[in-house]
Amino acid sequence: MANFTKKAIKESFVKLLNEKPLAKISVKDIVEDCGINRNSFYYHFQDIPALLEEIITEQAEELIENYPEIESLEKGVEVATQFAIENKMAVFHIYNSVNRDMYEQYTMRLCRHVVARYLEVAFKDANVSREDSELAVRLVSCALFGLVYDWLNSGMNEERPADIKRVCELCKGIPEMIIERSRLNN
Amino acid sequence: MANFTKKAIKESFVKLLNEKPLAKISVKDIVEDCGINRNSFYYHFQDIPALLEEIITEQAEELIENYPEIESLEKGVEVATQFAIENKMAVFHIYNSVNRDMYEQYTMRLCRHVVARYLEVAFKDANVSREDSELAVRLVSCALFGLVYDWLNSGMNEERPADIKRVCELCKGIPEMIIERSRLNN
DNA sequence: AGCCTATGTTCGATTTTTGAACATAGGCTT
DNA sequence: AAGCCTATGTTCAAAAATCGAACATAGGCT
Repeated sequence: MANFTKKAIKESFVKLLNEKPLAKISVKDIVEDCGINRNSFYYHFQDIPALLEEIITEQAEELIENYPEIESLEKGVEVATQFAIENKMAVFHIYNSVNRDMYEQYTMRLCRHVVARYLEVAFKDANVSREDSELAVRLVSCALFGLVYDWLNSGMNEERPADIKRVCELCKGIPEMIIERSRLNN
Repeated sequence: MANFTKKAIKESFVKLLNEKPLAKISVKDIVEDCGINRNSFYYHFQDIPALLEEIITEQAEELIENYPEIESLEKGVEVATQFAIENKMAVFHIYNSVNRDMYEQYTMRLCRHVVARYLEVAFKDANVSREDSELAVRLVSCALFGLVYDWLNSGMNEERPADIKRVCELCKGIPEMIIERSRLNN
């Protein structure tokens, strides 16, 4: 099944997202933009947040696919910020929309994906528990989230945040810290 | 009904047409390119010629829509040749394909559309019979066809055929000739 | 308070897509 | 020339997707 309708819904949504804030986009807008029945929207997605969620996940996966060489935290940060830059307008509109949670979902989820991919490598031979691994993902993704958040707040003027390097240095220590702590517990 | 599948089939076909000659394009190629079931192709189109036919008609209509000011034969020739230029690769591949009829269909049909549109204006107040009108369409479209044919044979090097003006002059006399002949018969 | 618009849900009818099977035709190989 | 292989075109029924209509609800605006 090719599901061109579902694809068209996503394309219309992203298109509208680059025209106006998320809060101003209605289901009606979307279905009118791609010329389908309103019920066809609800057939594919529960609501707009679900649609957004799927797009985020997809874009993150796609981003990761295009960077199969992610094997360092620096690379992870780079990929995450590059994604934010490329989707500047969409991120910006979501950030400006009424429901701030949306924005957090958007960036956080991306960071989680990228960071998780990195940590797969970092923890490959370390023999760490699932709990410790998840803690590391939370810590690092929160750090990245803070970085992007500040960058957005500063007006996104610089093509790439100047303090990326410093954040990388800080994050780099986290997995090692987790591994060390794990050793002490065993 | 939005019919995204039908649209995707056309897009895949045009895409393939710009990659290889028509004769080398199979239904399998098309359905694989857009990831649908082979039967879905046959649901929308009888076969590849029918698909081609629909695309030709559509593109011609669209072309005419974008030139609502067609009111002279010069304009008609210009539109026809511009279409051929813009679809250079597709026309070229069709022209080179085994079944030469395909090529003729392609260009002729376009010419007929544009010329018919022009003649609507030319014969508006002339009170000519349907037979005479159709004769005029045949004459003028054959002239245009010859022009494009030669242009293709010459290697399509010039951005626009140099002798357009001369062909226009020749064609311009045809409707008047028809009208005059019609007067004599009545 | 009343109006208006968007949401989300239900329903059944209709259209579209799919997979599998089959017969056929043409190209290629040996 | 016979056999193999692939693409064609057709059929059938199951499954999936789309549609239009109706309804109750919630929130914004006057």
